[in-house]
Amino acid sequence: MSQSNRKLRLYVTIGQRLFRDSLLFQLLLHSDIDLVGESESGIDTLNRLESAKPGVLIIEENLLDNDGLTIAENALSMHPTLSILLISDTPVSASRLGIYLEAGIKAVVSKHQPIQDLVKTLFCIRNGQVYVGAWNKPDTPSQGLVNAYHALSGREREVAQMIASRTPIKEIAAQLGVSCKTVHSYKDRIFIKLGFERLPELILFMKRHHNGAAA
Amino acid sequence: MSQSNRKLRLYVTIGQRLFRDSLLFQLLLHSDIDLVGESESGIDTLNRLESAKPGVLIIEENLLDNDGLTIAENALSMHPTLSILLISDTPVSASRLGIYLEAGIKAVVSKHQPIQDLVKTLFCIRNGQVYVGAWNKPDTPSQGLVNAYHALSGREREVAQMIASRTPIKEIAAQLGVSCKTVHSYKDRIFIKLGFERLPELILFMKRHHNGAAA
DNA sequence: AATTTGTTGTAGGAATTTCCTACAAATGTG
DNA sequence: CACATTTGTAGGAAATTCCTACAACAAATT
Repeated sequence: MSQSNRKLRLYVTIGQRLFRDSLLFQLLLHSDIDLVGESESGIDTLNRLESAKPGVLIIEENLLDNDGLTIAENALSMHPTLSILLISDTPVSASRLGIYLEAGIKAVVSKHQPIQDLVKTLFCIRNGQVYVGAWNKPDTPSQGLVNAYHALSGREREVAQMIASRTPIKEIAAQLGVSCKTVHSYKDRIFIKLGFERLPELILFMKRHHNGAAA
Repeated sequence: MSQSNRKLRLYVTIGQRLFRDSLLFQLLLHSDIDLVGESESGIDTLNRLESAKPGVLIIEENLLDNDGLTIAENALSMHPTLSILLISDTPVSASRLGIYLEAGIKAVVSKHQPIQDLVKTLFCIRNGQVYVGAWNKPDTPSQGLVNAYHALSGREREVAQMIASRTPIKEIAAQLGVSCKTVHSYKDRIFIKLGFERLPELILFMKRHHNGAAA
């Protein structure tokens, strides 16, 4: 519980701009994330930590100028309360995970995990806890989500499918012979049940797991 | 002009799930993109192209099983009308670009370019044109965007700053002593002028280029 | 079997947001 | 100076989100 009502002050160190951009766009969707800095190099990160004062640092394992572990160690020696999430290129072995945890890193997420894992992990470590969630599952098919689908009722699935294929609400309402309001309610419930916030998540989810009637 | 009113049928081949997810979330925000398939390996892609029938294929230069160029060549030999956008790990040299173009690849975007470049390029090549936009600029500070900032008026900048730091509309209205409607109008205009669609883009933009008064 | 409890199909209200339009005052430009 | 554009301001309509309601049905419990 501690004192967790403050915003998550985040610093992101990722070498490739394209990757950093798309990740940041995702993360900044969450209103309680406050981006206090970003860089593409480890040295740069170390130099700016002092003034940026992040609570969490997301950093890649392999950077151009140095490896993430080294940077992490330096960062921690100066800011022992910093929570660090390391993004590894490959699933980490137990022994390597041990090394990381020993160094004070709070969590490791590999680039082969779904993005939800990263977000979830990020929020888990925000207050200093260590999180070793699904470190050993290389490419889990989105964990609980596949099950979550079964929580949808028949009608909800129909609507989910239509929404995911970008059928306008009006048309869905017309086709089902119900009011727009009703369709909105379905939409709400679907998003709640699946834990999504934005359309792309639903689209991708439906495509990946239940592409029932594609055209 | 040709026949461009159809949706862009997109296939994405990117090895790392985290990267693929975040890119897809971004791309699927555009309502005229229809994701017809995705895979993490080149071979898999080749096998599924036939049934997925994409118009554009985004593929990484370095895949685990094969390199993007080889896959691209195979894909093109079977589907000559396919537009391919290659994502390279590093800025491509002129000579290498030549090789790619010769092979029939329509565009190359490096991982060091901002994500907007990728999106822009994607829409440029959708109808078969070749696009060699900013291939030689490694880490351009978002091109025209920095200038676009100067298109904002003083008041608009004020509001942009507040919106980017997540001040609620109501509060902005209160602080400026105008109606919420007015603030919404500013918001609209800001987004139009900068060409953004979602809040994260504005947040990132303000942070990167004009972090005037941070707390 | 009867009662309680949870889920589903349906929709209304309020607040917020988006999109589009308007319009007078300020500014710029030929 | 006269015409064109931008800026500050806001209203209307439609869409969306968030929250609440409620009857019908299913499932579980006594």
